[in-house]
Amino acid sequence: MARELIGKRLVTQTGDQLTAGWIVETEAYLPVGDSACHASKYRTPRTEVMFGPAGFAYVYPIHGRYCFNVVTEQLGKGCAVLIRSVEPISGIPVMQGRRGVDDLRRLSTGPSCLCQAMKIDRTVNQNDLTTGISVRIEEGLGLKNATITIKSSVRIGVTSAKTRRLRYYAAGNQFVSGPLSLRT
DNA sequence: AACGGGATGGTT
DNA sequence: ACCATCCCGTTG
Repeated sequence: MARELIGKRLVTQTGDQLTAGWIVETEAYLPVGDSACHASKYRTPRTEVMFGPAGFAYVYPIHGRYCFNVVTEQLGKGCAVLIRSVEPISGIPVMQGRRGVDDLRRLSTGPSCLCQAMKIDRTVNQNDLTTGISVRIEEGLGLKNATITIKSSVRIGVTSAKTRRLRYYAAGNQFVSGPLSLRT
């Protein structure tokens, strides 16, 4: 699913402010054999949504910021995909205002930057992303567009299970985070 | 109640 | 390479 989500469109809508972006970078967090996955360690009120049905949002705070995940897999598994970066499509002035920067590359590259740009916070947690109005994921380029080459790497900033190659990205896309070696 | 660590990001 | 910053789960 982390691979499938590349090229899909993430949309948020609050009042008259609409923002959208192509998903270009994701990371998988697996329920079994992955100590970096929150659900592999604990089943607590915070992680409960990860054990619910797929297609719902798991938003959690870290370092005073937010990360946005899509719950995947079967009910009760505890699996999610972190959305790390999107390529801005629309609502760019809104994103620039929220981020306080103009540079497109710094708008929604990195998991917490995209949350700030698209106003994803704790209120988005547990939202249904397949039918949602305020936050939703729509069909996009998908894998039908042959011009997208998806590559994988180890996950960024992860200290446990660090050798697993569970990060996926659209190779060469300028809105992917990390050093050049992890973008090409 | 206190403590420690983390799926960050901006700056040096 | 450094560190501001803050929530959550654990420990006592």
